[in-house]
Amino acid sequence: MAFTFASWNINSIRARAHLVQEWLERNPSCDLLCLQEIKCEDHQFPAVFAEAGLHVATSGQKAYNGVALIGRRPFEVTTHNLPGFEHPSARYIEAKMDDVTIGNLYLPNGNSGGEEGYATKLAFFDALTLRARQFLAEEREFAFIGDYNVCPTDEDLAPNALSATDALVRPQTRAAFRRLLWTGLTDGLRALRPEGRHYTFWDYQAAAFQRNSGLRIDHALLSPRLAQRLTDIQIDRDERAREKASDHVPLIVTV
DNA sequence: ATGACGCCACACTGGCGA
Repeated sequence: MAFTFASWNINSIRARAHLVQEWLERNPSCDLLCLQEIKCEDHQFPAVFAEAGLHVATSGQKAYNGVALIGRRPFEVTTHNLPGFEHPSARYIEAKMDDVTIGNLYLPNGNSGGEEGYATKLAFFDALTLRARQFLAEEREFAFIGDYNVCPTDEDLAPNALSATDALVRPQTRAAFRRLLWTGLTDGLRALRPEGRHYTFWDYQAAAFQRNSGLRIDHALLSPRLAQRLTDIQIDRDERAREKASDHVPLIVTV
């Protein structure tokens, strides 16, 4: 039985609810959509999705961050925050659909707030890595999907798109990503496309999309059993060309 | 190529985050 789930940093759900509605109509096989940067409180999340019979769960806050799940089938929310990550920002929501646990995450960017802001990014990685170890010990079938704000290798960004000191590419950031990956997870995109540049984000500035000056920072990390089931992974690049587009595009995983 | 975007508030412009 095929299961399809997707990640999309939407950069304000209230500004782009229509884009999500249209995307869901064009992608009827997507069972669960994981959104990041909804930029609103729970009660402000657009009602159109629930009204259309979809299942919705949110972990929101005022103005910044915020994550949400939109399902075609019911799911059970297992937590509204990442255990062990004490910072008061809405960056994680996790649910079980059928027998698969999906952790939907929005990792701190790490370029603001000085060294303290960067430390928050590493703290999120530490907590997520602990949760991965716990799930692996339970032999649970799971995926951690979302905006990691990390370009794992030099092949995951356009040449000169970022400075070497940017928090998205710092060696310490990449080491934290590898520590998580090397607990035994699989980077879904690289499992099926081991080479080449495949971006999920293009900055609004400096005509980045037109120049294809992008980054691969949205990732789906899969548990061993889920990785074995992986049949397809797509980056919906066309979404970036739409009017009023988010700066990120959907990443779609089929197992 | 620094030419954008969305949010909020001491609000109609500027600061912040990304």
